[in-house]
Amino acid sequence: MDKDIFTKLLRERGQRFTKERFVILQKALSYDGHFDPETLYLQIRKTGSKASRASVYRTLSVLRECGVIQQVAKTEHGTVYERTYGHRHHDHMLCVQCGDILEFYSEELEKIQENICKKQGFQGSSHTLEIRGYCKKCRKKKK
Amino acid sequence: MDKDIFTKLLRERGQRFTKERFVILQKALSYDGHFDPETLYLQIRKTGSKASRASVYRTLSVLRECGVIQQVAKTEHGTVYERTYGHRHHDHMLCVQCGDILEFYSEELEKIQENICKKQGFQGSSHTLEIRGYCKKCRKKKK
DNA sequence: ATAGTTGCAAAATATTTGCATTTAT
DNA sequence: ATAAATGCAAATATTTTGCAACTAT
Repeated sequence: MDKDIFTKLLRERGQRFTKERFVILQKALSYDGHFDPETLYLQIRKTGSKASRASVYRTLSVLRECGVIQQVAKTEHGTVYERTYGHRHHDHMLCVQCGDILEFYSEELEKIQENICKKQGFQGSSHTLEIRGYCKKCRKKKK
Repeated sequence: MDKDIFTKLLRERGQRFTKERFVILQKALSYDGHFDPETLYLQIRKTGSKASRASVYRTLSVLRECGVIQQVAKTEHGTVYERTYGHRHHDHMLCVQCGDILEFYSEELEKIQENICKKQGFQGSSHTLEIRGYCKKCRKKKK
């Protein structure tokens, strides 16, 4: 996302463009999959850019409110976010042991949901499906 | 769940029956819907029974491992659990206008999820599906 | 008798907040 | 000029843990 679009998004909400916010935005969008605040913060430090932990947390909230990212889950290792801006819909499997999150998408699943809604006269606009359990690795460890 | 069944469950795991664990079990099962550790703890105190916060956390872990309850989500207010023992599963439709929640169940949906898990080597133990949108009533009002 | 469990208080972890300083507009 | 954002350190909130005392088996 370029600087101008971001500035506009912020303006609409009476907020200001800052270097820190831009750095955080870019890092957040750079993740193809999932990320958490602490990892993002450490990576920003490593690349020499500057932004405090507090700003990371504050900016991630802003980005969520703008619809640029979304909260996927809270785990023992912190909140997991993912980019929504320019990404297509999918669902999640969450390993309750190691906190790993797998993405999946099923056209069939989507279709059935549409049908269920139709039957009930419900106009669905979005959904969240999270399957919890044990991933392949942790499943083996359990035995 | 009665004392004997619970004792047996614990025995199988080399664990002991205690008054504290029983109080916590009963309270956990008393919730029809969702609950969190802190609420459960405070309600136990209020009713005069005794069990420390530490025991609540420790016992909820045990109950989860026994499959009596399951972790539904982590939120800013703590971990949310729900009873699984003797309950049947369903999903939710949430009307974003009036806040109404409709429950539904689809065998088809369950089957497909099982298949998806199998393909990924994931051992699913539970899931949450929330469809958001407009219920019949609010849909009419919109027009 | 002994191995597991409890309660307490301290520690660990993730996140939020107050405030003085800096910065975008 | 001024209203908003920053960084820091302190505060919060939830959960975990070490340990001495207690208790189920």
